[in-house]
Amino acid sequence: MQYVAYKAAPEPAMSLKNAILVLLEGKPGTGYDLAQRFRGGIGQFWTASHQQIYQELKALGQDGLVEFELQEQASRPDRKHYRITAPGRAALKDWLEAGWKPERLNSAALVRIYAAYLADQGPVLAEIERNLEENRAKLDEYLAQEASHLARTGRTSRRQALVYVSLRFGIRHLRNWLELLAEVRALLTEGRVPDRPA
Amino acid sequence: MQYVAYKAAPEPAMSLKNAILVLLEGKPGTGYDLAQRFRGGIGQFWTASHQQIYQELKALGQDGLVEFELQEQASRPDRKHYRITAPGRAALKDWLEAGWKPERLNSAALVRIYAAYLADQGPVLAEIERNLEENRAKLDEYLAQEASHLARTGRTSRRQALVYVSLRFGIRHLRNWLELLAEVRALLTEGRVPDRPA
DNA sequence: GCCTTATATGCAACATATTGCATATGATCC
DNA sequence: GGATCATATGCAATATGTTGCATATAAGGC
Repeated sequence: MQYVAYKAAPEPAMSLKNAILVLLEGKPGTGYDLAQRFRGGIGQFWTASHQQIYQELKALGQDGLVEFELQEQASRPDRKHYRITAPGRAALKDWLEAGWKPERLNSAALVRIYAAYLADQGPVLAEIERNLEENRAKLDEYLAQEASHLARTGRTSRRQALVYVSLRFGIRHLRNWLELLAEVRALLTEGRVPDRPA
Repeated sequence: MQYVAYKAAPEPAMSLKNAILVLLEGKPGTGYDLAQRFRGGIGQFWTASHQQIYQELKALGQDGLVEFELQEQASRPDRKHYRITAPGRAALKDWLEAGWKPERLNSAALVRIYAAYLADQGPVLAEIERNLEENRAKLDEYLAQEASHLARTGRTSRRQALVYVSLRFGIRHLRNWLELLAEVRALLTEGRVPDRPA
């Protein structure tokens, strides 16, 4: 007789399913609504196309973690108004308390930068400029959100505090990208290499 | 008759295929070798299991972008020694010069933190501690690499410079994580919320 | 009038990633 | 003596994500 060591339940990641549960926990809504909401807030950390959202809502429904009410509309398509169920809340809580798997950064842009010495500078520099612009614009948005948080008076709920701390991560993340892009640009155009530790 | 606007070639991302080409461009090797190399350097930005690497090598071979030489070994399994081909280099160059698609951060850990107000603190704090440890250790590694880069004398090649600038990004990225984790811990244990901009 | 955007949901094909399993030998750990 | 690790490659099933397309109405821009 052999004793086999305990093997942690493998369980798939299910991040999108649970990100959806988080959103529905905050406020019920349609798949369409969720797609919108995935552009701000939690969308910093997880995004999804509407196609994927509809699929996952269907799967979540089959598992009884969400339920919907069909709302017929005259001059617009009918809507399915979803809300989280009690088992849904329990499943979400379990997922939130589960162990974190190692994360992968997986950025194609970083691979391209890392190997830029194998490419012509022109197109690479063009992408760098474009991304500098984009990231600067996004940073401004985040900074405005931060300002409006800091301007708020009165007690901050745990939820608000976590949202704010996450926002700070996003702000620093964008700044990190901007710094990288500036350094790569300086390197490609002027051959300048940073000589002091990051 | 209708004229349809030019539609950019959709082309799938193919990041792993091209990350493999980058590695083979640097030095030929077996799938096993590549799996090892994906742990340092470019592995910061793209990782893959050995199963996936073998699959992609097969696909790359069918497209003629890599080729291999079978090396029979007596007391070890036979090896396929891969190298990049001329068409492979051309394809890699094209990919490196192509436009960057918008990137998704997609971090399950960040989703969990964002929604931590719905969970018991215990397990979340345990994961935070574990990750603080892990990230601190990884940061030390990266800092050692940086030190050895800065200690180097003589001219720095473009390639070395890009690797270094990428490393700097990785260092700042880890510091950003450490700061987030510290802030979340302070929030959950002491209710402390940062009161100054990030 | 035509094109685009917003509202609202969804199928199908394909691409990519994860998990479990299979095979085979030699070395090292306990 | 058995377990684990390193070497070396791979199949199969499942999970997740992307891309293209389909449908239907109303509002607004040119």
